[in-house]
Amino acid sequence: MPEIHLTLDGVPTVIEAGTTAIALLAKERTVVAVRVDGELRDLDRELPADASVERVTIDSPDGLAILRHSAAHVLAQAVQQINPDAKLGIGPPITDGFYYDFDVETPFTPEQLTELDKVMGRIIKEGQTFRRRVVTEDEARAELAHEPYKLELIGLKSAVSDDEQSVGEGASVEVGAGELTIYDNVRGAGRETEAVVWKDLCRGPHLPSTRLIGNGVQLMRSAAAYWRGSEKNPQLQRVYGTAWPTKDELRAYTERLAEAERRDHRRLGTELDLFSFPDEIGSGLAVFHPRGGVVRMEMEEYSRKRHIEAGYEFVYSPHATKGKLFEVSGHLDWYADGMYPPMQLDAEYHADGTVKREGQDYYLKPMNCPMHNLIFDARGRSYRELPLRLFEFGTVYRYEKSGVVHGLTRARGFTQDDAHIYTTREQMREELTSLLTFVLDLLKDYGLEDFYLELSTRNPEKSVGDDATWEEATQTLKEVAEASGLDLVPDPGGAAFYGPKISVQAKDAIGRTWQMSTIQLDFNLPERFDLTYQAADGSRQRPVMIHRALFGSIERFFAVLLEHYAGAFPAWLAPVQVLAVPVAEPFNDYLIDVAKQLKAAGVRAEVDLSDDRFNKKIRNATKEKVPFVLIAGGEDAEAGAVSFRYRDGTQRNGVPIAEAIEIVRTAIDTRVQV
RNA sequence: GCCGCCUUAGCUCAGUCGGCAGAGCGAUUCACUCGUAAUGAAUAGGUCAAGGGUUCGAUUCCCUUAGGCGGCUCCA
Repeated sequence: MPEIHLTLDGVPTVIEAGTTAIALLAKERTVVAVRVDGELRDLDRELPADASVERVTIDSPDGLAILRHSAAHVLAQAVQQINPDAKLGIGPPITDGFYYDFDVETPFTPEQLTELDKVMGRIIKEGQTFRRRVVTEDEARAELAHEPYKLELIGLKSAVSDDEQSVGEGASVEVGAGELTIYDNVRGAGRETEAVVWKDLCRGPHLPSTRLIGNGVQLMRSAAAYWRGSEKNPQLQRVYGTAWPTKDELRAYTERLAEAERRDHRRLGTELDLFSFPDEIGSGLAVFHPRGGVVRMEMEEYSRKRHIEAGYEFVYSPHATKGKLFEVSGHLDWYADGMYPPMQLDAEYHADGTVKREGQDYYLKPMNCPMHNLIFDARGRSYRELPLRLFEFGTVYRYEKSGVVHGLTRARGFTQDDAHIYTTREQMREELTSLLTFVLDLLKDYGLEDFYLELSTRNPEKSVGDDATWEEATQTLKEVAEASGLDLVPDPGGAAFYGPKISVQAKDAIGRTWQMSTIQLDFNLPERFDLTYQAADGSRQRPVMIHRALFGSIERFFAVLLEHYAGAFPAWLAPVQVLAVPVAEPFNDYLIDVAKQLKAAGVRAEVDLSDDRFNKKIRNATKEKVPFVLIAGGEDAEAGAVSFRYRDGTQRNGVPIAEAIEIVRTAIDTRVQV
């Protein structure tokens, strides 16, 4: 056998021609695939000469994707074993897991998922081999004649190239670029009894054996999903699963899910008596209770203060308006579906049914910008007034489809901390730069630290304005975003209809990312509203508009902070900042006096005067997640002191009252977590 | 909007194979109360989401509507 040269993870290596990766790396059990000249390949393929070969281990991002995709194949095999009539859709890996779509007569039941888990376990234990086979299009069509969705994918592959967007999300794992391949699942490979028990159209690669999937796999749920992601297509039944290299990692993952559930703002909102969604009001419309009201008020007050310092002026506008305003703005052309239907007012009819007086359509406002434009346009504006920064906590109403309403994060009525900045083109770049800094600084004050940016660009089918204008706006935003030094992720087609946007994405305490602030650059609405200002040379000029919301919506930001802090707000936001707990009833008066002094210092302090026993009071205070529990009994009272108990159970005993007030006051003023 | 599941006391949930319903926590009252996560007892609290149908009888079975949950699609 002739020898060939290649590099293995950069190390020059000589092997016999025809050697497979699995032969070369036989002892390295964690290697599940190789990357050959940048392309992922199965281990059982022969290594070519002069190639650059890299190991792909099961715990690497590529390795995990291969594990999960292989698990999806096992799921599909299990489904067809139980129900041979199930037609296959696609089965890609996703974050933390995988899914597979099936066309079945009846949706999966929880019992069936349990059964599928068992069947998958058997397939995994059998140690079936995934065997790659190159086929021609005609061969594939013949073999998969009974799989209509696979045939459609084959057709798409020949029609278009490897274009993820046109094929549908996830579909590229099935067909992909280059050769068309089918993977056979082989039982007893290499033995006389070997048999192909299942096969699927797939680009691969896969694990060498189902055994490597091990016991870190678990089906999670089933749900409907549109074929190839379009509402116009039939719905398939999707089964979601998760898969990890080890059982311990699976356990850690399910624990992460449980932690997210404990932090769910809808649950904490009820537990901590912060807000609710009364059915009587309607879906997606919240009321804030006194405790939630305190948090919200503090959030707003601090924001207000910072905006005043930054040169914003405060305006107010009504919640409803005549339809004409939204014709001018373009909302009725582009977003009527997202608006509450009109209220028809003032129409009068003659007895014969003919119109005596034309009615008026009034709409709840889905956005504040048209109102602010009217404020700008209320009188002539001079270049000396620009940038003019109009700010409002503006409540808007959007008719979200019933299936998407979700607590405070996706509501039908919510309040934006909305500002519209009118600038000259010359000022625009500098304004955007300082705005981005302002936004990030303020988010940090609320306790979020980890950010990246997203640049949403034009969707040609849903936008107004000409190409050159969009290009200039997009380019400007891009440069400002890049200058911030944060990561910038493209979001093609994600822009609003009037202009491109930068959005600030923030990571919370358990690593989830949330879209927070948006900054949108808009040359179009000033045009539609015919907004002008008088320039230094006496000419009339068109201002540029910057739309920005920092929290996005206050309700949503409230929910994000609630989940970020798991309900344990820093003292400045906490509904109750100090709860005083007497060791026994005789010390009630002593603590009432301490609380009075705290209140005089502007601290939200309460005394637990209930007839619960001491330990029960401690327990209640802990469950309420109060930042400072102040305790006093005989020892403290005699010394004119109090004892601190913090949320983590640590204590600081015998603190003089004046010092205790100082400690609490400082924690509030510096907005630190305690 | 689409698919599936769900809706029983303020909260979390049992239960009724069709015969007018239960627990724990919470609330109220009484007694008890001395150092860091649950003192005890009693009491109140429900048209079993709403409407219609089947039935001698419906909280239970069927239909419709409204809410909720998980996805999909959407998210100005």
